[in-house]
Amino acid sequence: MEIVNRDGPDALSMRALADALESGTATLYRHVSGRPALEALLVDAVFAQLDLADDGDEWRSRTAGLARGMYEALRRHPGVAPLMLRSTPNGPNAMKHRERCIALLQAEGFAAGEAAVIYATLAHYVLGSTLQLIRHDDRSAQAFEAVDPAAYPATRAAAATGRLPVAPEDEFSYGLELMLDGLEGRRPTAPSAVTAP
Amino acid sequence: MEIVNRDGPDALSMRALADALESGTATLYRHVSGRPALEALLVDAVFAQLDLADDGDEWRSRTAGLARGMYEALRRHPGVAPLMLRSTPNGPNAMKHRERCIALLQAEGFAAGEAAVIYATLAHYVLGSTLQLIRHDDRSAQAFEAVDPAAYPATRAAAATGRLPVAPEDEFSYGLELMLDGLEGRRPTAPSAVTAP
DNA sequence: ACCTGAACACCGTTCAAGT
DNA sequence: ACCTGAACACCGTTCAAGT
Repeated sequence: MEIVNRDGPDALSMRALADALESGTATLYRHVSGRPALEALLVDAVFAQLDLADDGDEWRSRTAGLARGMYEALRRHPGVAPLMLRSTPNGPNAMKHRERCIALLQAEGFAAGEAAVIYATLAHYVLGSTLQLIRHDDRSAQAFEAVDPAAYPATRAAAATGRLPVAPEDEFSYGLELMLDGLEGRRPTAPSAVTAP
Repeated sequence: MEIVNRDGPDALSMRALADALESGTATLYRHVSGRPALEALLVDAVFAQLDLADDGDEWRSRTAGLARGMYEALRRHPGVAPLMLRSTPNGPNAMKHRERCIALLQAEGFAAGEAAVIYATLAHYVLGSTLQLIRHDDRSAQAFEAVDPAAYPATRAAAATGRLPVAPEDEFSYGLELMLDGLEGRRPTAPSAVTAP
């Protein structure tokens, strides 16, 4: 994880890891079956950092909090985000996170299947948002300022407001609010278990 | 592009391309500055396939159409999606697509800066949705069926509906509708240029 | 029984040597 | 002037040989 955080996901090689551990590459294969298994361990280590506590707020801030929590965790380890693309995360911590989120949505009154779709949608949205945090060569700010106003008037107008390229956090928050607005309209009325005294 | 579509993005190596062209790797460097430039060409080739025609419908179906068009294009070339992560697409066709979309949103009454944020949000959502189309090892269907019902009741209930793992198209459509619902509430009233006779 | 140097088959990129 | 074989410094993975 230190290597990925410091030098990015491409810098994580079996050789680099072996060197950091003052060992040889062959020795690593005694502890992990190969690079894919190593990457899965890193992914699940990020899920382990997520706070699954129920803040007891109303559903919207709770749902937003879970999505934001995942976003912040991946923001602290941006090099891990690309590793989440290789396979569906299925480590113990990822399983717990999914279970927690789907259970909350079901308790909110969403049908089991729809809860799964909502979780997948939000999780993939968070992932998509964090993936852009490690763009290899972002010189795009200058590129947008230098754009030809005649050929690209709308692009230029947006760049002139200083909002293009779009700041990652702004975009994430904006899209999350859009989705929560959309969910608001789909939310079943008055669900959940009764907490009686 | 044939190599990427047939064998996936990892199969695209300078050697594989040189072989397919019955040439040598060194010769490729006379036509392209390196692998990153080659990847950028593939990305822009996908943007070139997008239909920018104005269907003249109302804003919601037009916006949905543009997003769906990008989704379908990437679905036809799923191996290209991961290549869009390396850098902000800035080829001529990507520039035209962004200009078109931002202009439509501005014509709809959104401020220049907000239009850019909306475009970035939708574009990244589309990308995030297409990225999962080439998961290396999707055995997750069986994995979800075999999940322990005691430990993961909500996950199990969702899997039992046959909706987990979530079908990519279902998830894309669901999230897109959520975002369009959200945009509906933020849309400025009565904008656009006048088309007088 | 546990560990590992050295090899194998790859990769992107470069450059001296060919035509 | 244009092309390219062969090399360089990497990579993930394996296995015979060491202790």
